[in-house]
Amino acid sequence: MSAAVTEAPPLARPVQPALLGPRLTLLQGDCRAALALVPAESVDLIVTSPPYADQRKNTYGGIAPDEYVAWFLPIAAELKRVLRPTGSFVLNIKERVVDGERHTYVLELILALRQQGWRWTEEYVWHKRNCYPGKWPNRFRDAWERCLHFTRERHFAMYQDEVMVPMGDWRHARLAKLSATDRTRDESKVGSGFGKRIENWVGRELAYPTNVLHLPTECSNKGHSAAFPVELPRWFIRLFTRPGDTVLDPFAGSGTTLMAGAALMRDAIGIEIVEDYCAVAAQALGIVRRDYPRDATAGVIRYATA
Amino acid sequence: MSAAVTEAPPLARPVQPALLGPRLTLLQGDCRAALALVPAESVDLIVTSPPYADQRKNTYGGIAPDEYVAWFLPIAAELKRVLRPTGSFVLNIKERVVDGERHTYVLELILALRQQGWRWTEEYVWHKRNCYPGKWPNRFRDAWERCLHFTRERHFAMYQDEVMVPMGDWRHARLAKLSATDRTRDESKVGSGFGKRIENWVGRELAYPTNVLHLPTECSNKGHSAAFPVELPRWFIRLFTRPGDTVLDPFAGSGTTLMAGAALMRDAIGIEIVEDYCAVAAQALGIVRRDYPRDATAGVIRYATA
DNA sequence: GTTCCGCATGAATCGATAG
DNA sequence: ACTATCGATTCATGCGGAA
Repeated sequence: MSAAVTEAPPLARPVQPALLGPRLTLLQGDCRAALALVPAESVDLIVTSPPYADQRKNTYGGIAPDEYVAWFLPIAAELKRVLRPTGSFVLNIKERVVDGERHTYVLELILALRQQGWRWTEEYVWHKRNCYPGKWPNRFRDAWERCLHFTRERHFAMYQDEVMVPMGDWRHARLAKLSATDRTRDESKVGSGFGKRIENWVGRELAYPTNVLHLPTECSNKGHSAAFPVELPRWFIRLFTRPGDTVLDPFAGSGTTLMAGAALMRDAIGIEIVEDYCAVAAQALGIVRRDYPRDATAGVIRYATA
Repeated sequence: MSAAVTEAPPLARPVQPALLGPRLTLLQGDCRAALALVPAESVDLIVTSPPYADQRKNTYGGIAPDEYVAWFLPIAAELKRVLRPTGSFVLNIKERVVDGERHTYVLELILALRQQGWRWTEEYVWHKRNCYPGKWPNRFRDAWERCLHFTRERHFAMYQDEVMVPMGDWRHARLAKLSATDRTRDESKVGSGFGKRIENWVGRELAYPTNVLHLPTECSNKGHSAAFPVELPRWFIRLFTRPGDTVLDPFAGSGTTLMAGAALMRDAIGIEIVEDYCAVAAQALGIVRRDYPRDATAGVIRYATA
């Protein structure tokens, strides 16, 4: 057999989108080793939610807050390499409480990423309508997370028209008669139309959204547990890419980002170290295991479309 | 006349609230000079929205983003001195965009304040329901600001019951009949250790809020561009103080914090350098000019209740 | 069909206690 | 003193089945 037979196809599609549908790739293995297989400047958008410091010890190793920046920086360097100059990097993260106060590792990460050459273009807020319950003497429930938007260049690809929302009644009538306490409550209907089909809005006046996203967390009942709801990557994918572009999630988990990308006809690459998550994600995505010499050398197992 | 006649009364009320109503003081002058007149550990809550970097250069002379931390730190040191150990410091701020990306001075300020001995206890989000219109090629409208919560000690005063909100309608159906799992501690699969005891919620009408505040911006022209809505200081004043306590706003502007404090029967101290703002605020608060030698020495003009 | 209802579950944090 | 473990605390959502 010839060498070409055993060679893995390029992870990024070299030409315009095929009629066959999006190309999906899931690499099971260490993040940095797997990223080494991704060609330079081949990705249009990175959307990911890395393991938060010390947060998922049972599934991932757990990274101590004080070591978080040092752990993340080499990965970010690889992400910078594979991202196209006009691409975007959306990092969903939230610092945890340590010793009664918010730890500063996320702030330090932002500063360190800028040192690495990233531009901290924007910080979107994901408002979690149904956040964790709980009561503590010194704080309320944490109902928001950061979606940090980094870019390589000042000018980057952004398709604002793709995420417009109806200017419905929320702007005018409805808030006037609410009580003061009601007004402090969640008026989250404002942006909850993000996930609805655009056809429903035909004939209505559209407006651009803001940098605050109102999305509920997905709690079970869907067969998998995801870090963020599928609407989150979906929104950023529509905003920062076009069909045929390539999306990357280096901490793919159960594959939420890849599913959003596939449904939107974007090529998608995922990396996940936990075998069980990969199996579930591959199953849901309808992709199968492919063995190539170079993957084995990198200690990576590949699942991909035919 | 005796010396006692010309001596200014103490800015913080030494005893329990008088029946006469809250004591209001507005000091027109430089922030640091005026703060020197405030006794140590006499303030229960500081709520303020300082001049944003370079944004109101007409009125405040403008602080360049790169100099913001150095400008703010000496003031913060004074704030730490006047705040009671159990008190809170709420800083409403948002970094501006410089050269197409978010400037990092707010992040650096948080780190610097921690170096100064402050604890970064929490970051509340003020979601601005009706934010400014506008469109830019690389970002959406900015609909949120930070309300950074700093404390001196790990344990501080917090009156959570004062800001409770109505529970969602789900409770009507949910709590009518308890299921078997409702009575037992229910372990989460992820091992978060989260369990619930729904029995405790029966008959409950109110729930605790989250760390996301949904408040409209006040568009009324008060001649003060960066003013926050009165609901914002009002919420934090109810949360972190009791009637008779003392609230301080070192950048009082048009006096929003003082009005909120007065209406809630808290003593309030404001500092504002712009003469026109002071005049408007004093008028609205119903306080009058008082001349004392020590104020004149500090270069400060005092407005106060009788 | 539509509405209602039952129910499982999710990036948590604090204080006390034990080693 | 310093770390590890354990019990206690509390909402909102979407799915699926029943009415």
